[in-house]
Amino acid sequence: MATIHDVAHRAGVSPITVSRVINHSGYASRETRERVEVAVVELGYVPNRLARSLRSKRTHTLALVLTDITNPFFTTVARGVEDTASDAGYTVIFCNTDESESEEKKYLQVLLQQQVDGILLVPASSVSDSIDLIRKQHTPVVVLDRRVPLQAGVDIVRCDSEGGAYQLTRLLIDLGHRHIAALSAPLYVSTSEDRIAGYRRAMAEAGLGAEADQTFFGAFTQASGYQMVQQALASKPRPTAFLAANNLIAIGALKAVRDAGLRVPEDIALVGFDDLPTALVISPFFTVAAQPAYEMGRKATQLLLARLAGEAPDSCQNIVLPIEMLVRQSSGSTLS
Amino acid sequence: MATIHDVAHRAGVSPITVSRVINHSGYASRETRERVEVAVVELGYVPNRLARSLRSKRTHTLALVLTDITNPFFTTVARGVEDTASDAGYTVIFCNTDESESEEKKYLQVLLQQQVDGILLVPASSVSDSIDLIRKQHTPVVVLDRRVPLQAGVDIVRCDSEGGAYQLTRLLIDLGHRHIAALSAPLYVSTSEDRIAGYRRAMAEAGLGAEADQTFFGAFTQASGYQMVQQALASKPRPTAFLAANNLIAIGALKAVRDAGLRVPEDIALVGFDDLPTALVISPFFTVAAQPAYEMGRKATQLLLARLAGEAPDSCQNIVLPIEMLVRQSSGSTLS
DNA sequence: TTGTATGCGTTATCAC
DNA sequence: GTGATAACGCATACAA
Repeated sequence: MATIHDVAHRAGVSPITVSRVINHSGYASRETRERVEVAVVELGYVPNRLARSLRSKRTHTLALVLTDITNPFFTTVARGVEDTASDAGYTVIFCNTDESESEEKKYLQVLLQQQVDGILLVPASSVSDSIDLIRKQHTPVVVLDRRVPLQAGVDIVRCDSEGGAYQLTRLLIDLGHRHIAALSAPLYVSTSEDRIAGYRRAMAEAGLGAEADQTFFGAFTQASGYQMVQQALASKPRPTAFLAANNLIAIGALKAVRDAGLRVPEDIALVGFDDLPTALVISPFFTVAAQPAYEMGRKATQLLLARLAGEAPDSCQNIVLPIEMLVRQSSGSTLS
Repeated sequence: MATIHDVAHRAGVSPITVSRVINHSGYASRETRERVEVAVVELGYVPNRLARSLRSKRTHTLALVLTDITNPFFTTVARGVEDTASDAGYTVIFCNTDESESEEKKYLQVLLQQQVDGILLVPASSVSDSIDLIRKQHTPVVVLDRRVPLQAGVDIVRCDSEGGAYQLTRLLIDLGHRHIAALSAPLYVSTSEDRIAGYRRAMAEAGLGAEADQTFFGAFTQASGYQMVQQALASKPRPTAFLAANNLIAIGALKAVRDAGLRVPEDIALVGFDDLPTALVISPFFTVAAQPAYEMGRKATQLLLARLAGEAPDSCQNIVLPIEMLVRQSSGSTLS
């Protein structure tokens, strides 16, 4: 555990000279530089970033707070974040909140104490308490995937959930479906809210008003998708199509439909949000509104790094990335 | 950005007293405690862990260095690690090496500088350079998923790859297969080495010697699995069964088989390592030797934390968790 | 080109 | 019970 003093002593120079050589800052004669470098190697000196950070007020650490890294969408986001951060010399701490606001706050408290330089947050709810917590410490935040109130005054990188849901619903309507059920998570998550809004807009436009609205509010999990479909299949009129608010719900929905002895898409059409990574899929089946997960992680991190460097625009950014409609088998063809 | 001094000033006490109140260490009269607590709230004081860590030499941060968080096996491991670490008050930094030793070393250097308390490492190779690097700083390491030489003197948490591969191969042999190809990653990764060893042991036992051995060395990716199967199908004798060394290879293999106009399991049997998370799968199809990914992450982290607490046994642990054989459709039934 | 003094925010040590 | 002092390891400001 050699310190900069030990190196300085061995090289016969002062600590600050060692610091300059190591950080390539300031001047140092070739001879001095070499003596220092030799001493560094001989002692196996590893600079202590803690001490450096305490002085410089920069930890070169970002935090990624999301709901569940196990969801392939977020896994891919995380990879995008880590790649981008790493290229810029930053390390990334990750935290799973499981959609719990209290967990989220606990994590944020610790992260702020750790003096992370910036935070990427997938907020568990649209309430901006957590954001306020972070802003109080003047720590830059970029919100990922979900909206928070504009007055929170924070950068956001997300996709057009409303538009995507609208397109998916339109697709089903155009295929002849009239009884379309939406399988969603609670409305206090903005992606739920927006996707339901898009669904309802498409339904209303098609003259399928409130009486045709069949929305279920569960959670972003396979189990919840399964349950919601069980309920939906028992309701009247029985839906002929499902819109799943995310990938896991879609998988649960497909299972439930099949377990009920029905086929997708022949008996029931099924569309959803978030494509599964191509590396995990043998033959793509789901018709989805695909969000560019990796790109979202990348863009959000780039924005955060720009903020840290003071290179971002003054006004807070609200970046909405395009959704890609991937029409595959699960939506079926025209309803007979 | 109030400091402990500001709080002390406001509460009319000394900084050290504030420290004691905050950390619930040492004595403080109820009255003093209350005055401090009020001041903390009023000033929105957030303790600086950097400074604390500099003194205490504990950062309460672990690092998880793996090859690719995008692989669902590692995603689940990561979740196990984070859950366990978080429960114990630790945060986790994660890094993707993409099987590159040089990336691995770059990361480790940074992590050591950051003074992480411990490291969980899925080593890119069996060479123990990286381990030596870490040990030099007296930072505890637990190696995950893969072996490293025993003389590295390091804790390991992994599964019985050799045994799993043996069982999978035996299964195929018992089903009547004689031409079984193994689809692997390079031998300098211990899981490859072990799985090939298990495959060869089963083959040899069945009197299928070196001449029957068909091993392909690619990478742990879907693309590589696809390519290896393309090659294998062109070789003579054409294999009637494949053993994939991991989940992604298996998926690529299945794709290649189907693209070649063949069916699994009717024309070709296929077995592999690592189950896909149930949340992602609609109807499980692959016969696999399943490793308890979450449990591996959990156990490894527990061991690491025990080391940090000085509660682990002196000798380095070599924990081998059991593999679960999940026989499903892809292995087919007795060869006709 | 190199060195000295000092401070970052906290806590260990020892004193009162 | 509480406080003064120093130290953790490094880098900034200024001086030489």
